[in-house]
This record gives sequence, C-alpha cells and structure tokens, in this order.
Amino acid sequence: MENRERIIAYALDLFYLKGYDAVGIQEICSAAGVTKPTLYYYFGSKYGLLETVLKEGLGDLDASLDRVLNMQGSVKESLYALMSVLTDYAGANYKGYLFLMTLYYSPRESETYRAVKPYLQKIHDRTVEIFARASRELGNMNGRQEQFAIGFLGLINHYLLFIGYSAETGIRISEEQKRSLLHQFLHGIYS
Amino acid sequence: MENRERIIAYALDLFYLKGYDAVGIQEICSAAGVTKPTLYYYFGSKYGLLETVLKEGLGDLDASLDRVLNMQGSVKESLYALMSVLTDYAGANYKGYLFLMTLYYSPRESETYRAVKPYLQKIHDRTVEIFARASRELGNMNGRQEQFAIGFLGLINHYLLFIGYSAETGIRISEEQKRSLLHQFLHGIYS
DNA sequence: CATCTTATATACCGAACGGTATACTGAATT
DNA sequence: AATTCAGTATACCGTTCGGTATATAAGATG
Repeated sequence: MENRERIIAYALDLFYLKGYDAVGIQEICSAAGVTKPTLYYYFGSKYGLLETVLKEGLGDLDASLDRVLNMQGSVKESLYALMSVLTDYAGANYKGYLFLMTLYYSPRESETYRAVKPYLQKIHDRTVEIFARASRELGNMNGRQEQFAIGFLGLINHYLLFIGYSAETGIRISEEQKRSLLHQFLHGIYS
Repeated sequence: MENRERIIAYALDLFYLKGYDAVGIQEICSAAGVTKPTLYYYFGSKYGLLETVLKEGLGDLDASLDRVLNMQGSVKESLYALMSVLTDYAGANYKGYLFLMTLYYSPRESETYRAVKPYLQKIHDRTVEIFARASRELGNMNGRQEQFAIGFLGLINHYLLFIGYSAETGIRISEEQKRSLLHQFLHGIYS
C-alpha cells in the first residue's frame, strides 16, 4: 500500500482505539512507518487528516443512503433497507462505524463534531424523511417523525456499538437479527 | 463556593463542552480562578479530577437505580420508573448527563471510558435485570433481555442527547413525553 | 509563644504537542 | 544532459502539556 493510504488506515485504527485528541501525529507516523513531513505533505494538518479519514471512509455509506431514500415501498421495507445499509456498512468497516459512533456523541464544541456533523445530519434527515412520508400508512405524524427517527437510530446505533465492542473480530449481523430488531421497533408504531 | 467545588463545577463545564482530552489543566484553573497546585492538592492528577467529577456527579443516580430495582411491579411500571430516574437526573443535571453520554460512546482504550465504565455497567446490568425478571409477563426471554435493554437505553439516551443539545437551556421532559416514549418502546414487546 | 496542619502561590520541570524550513532523492519531462 | 517536480528525511520551531519543588500565609493546637 502507498504511504497515503497507509497513513489513513493507521490513523483510523488509532482514532478508533484511543480517540482523536489522544492520538499524536508522531504516533500515527510511527505506526505507518513514515515521517511527519510526509503526513503533512498529504493532509496539511491533523484536522485535514481527520476530514480525509471521514470522507474516504463514509463515501459509500452516503451513496447508499441516497439509494434508500429514492426507493419506493412501505415504511417497513424502507426501514429494513435503511437498517441494512447501516448494518452492512458496519459489518464491512466496523472500525469506521464505531469511530463514527464515538463522534456522534462527541461534545458539540469539538473539532471532531464539527468534522462529522454533515454526515450525521444526513443520516438523521434521511431517517426523518422516511417517517414523514409515511403519514398515509401511519396516520398524521404530528411531529412524531422526529421521535421515531431518534428511536430508530438510537436502537440501531446502540445495538451495533454493543455488538461491535463485544465481538473483537468485528460486526456480523444476521438477517434474523435485523428482522428481530425491526420487529421490536415496528410494533410500537403499528398499534 | 469553595475552591474544591468550583474546580469540579468548571471542570464539568469544560469537559462537557470540549471533551476531557481537549481541556487542559491550566484552562480549568483559569476558569475556576485558582492555580495549578491548588487543583493538584485536591485531586492529585487530571484523571483523579475526572473520577471525582463522575463520583460526585453520579452518586444520586446510582442510589436511584437501586431503588428502582428493589421496586415490585409490572415491567411497564419498572420501565417507567427507570425512565423517570434517567430523565429526572438529566433534567436536574443535564451537563453531567450529556457528559456521561459522550463517555458512553468513548473509545474503549481511553482513560475516560475506564473511568466511567463501572457506572455504565451498572445502568446496563440493572436494565437487563428488569427484563430478565419479566419472563412471567413476556414469556421465555431466550436471551432477548439483552436486546431489549439495549433498545430501551438506546432510545432514551439518544432522545435525551437530541433534546439536550437542541434546547440550550437544559433538558425538560414532560410526563406526556415519557409516556409517549415508553409506549413507543412497549408495543414491540407485548405483541 | 512555638508548632503543626491546611491551603495557596511563584516559578519551574521534562516531555510531548502540532507544525515547518531545508535539503535531498529519483523518476519523468524538456 | 539539464531541468522539473512529487515525495521523503533530518532537524528544528515555539507552545502547551501534565505535574512539582519550594515557600508562605492563616488558623488550630500544644
């Protein structure tokens, strides 16, 4: 692998393990086997490196979310698709996803939150939109779409976080587990 | 207020705003109007300060959780009590609760996670226990108590986080909101 | 009055931080 | 052959980091 990609990979590794603030530039360079000017040549600053890690790590997720929203179908189908996008992404790139989760909950006045906010906003907005569209199925939402979206994402994120840190090897969510989670969520809506 | 209490208060303020790693000792001292040896006299180290902030901030929550578990009643009543403990605590001490949330999702190999783990573990275990006891009401749990607990806490935490950061003034959860959230959660269990 | 304890300030420590000026390399371009 | 340029290394910058040695001031205790 080339230096640039190695730096990104090791940076994600370390950020995920110890957190952005707790990891020094020198530490990343040593891990990746490069010197500091090499890192600064590619990324300009520590924050620039963070932005690149997020951008290159979350690009696929972003595109997948658009596909879900353009889908036609019932709420159940849409939610299942959304859940699949998130769990599949977490399965394929669990360090990236868990790092994203730590940033989800990072303090609002931190560099890290500033960097990740657009991605989180998009996930949130897309989820709200799925519920907002569903008034035909679920009746007048009366603002409940926000609460539903929060509950849905809270359930998935919390679950993936828990699974991710329990199983050292990564995240594997079966179809069975997905259906079970969705079932747990849906019945509060339908009745 | 005495120096010791002022240091704790300002430390929580800054940790909550910017995160533990991003806040320097000097910054806390300046905010509290003391010098570094004063801080080190009381807390010994930065980590010691963190431990004290958590301990003195979460002591009440801890006691309340025990009270919920010793309660007799239906699952619904237990969950409502548990939810009330969490939302009331968040309402009375929203900085403390939101800081706790950031630590919930902080990297596993970080000082902060190490410090907060016992508290989080207790909340989690207590919640699992409520579901485990409920097999008479909900049928054989077959390990589902873990998933239910994760879903329940994910819903509440995510909701409080969202409310907490939206309303600058703090967290206010009405009885109506609590019932609505609980209703959203419960119907996936009963049917 | 002398002593001890609690609490605070001045001034400093070595190490690590993020970041950079400068020089060198080797391959491609002219 | 001379030049250019992307990429990398050595060695350094000033600043801030967490933490401390030492002195002192005020109140309690003998």
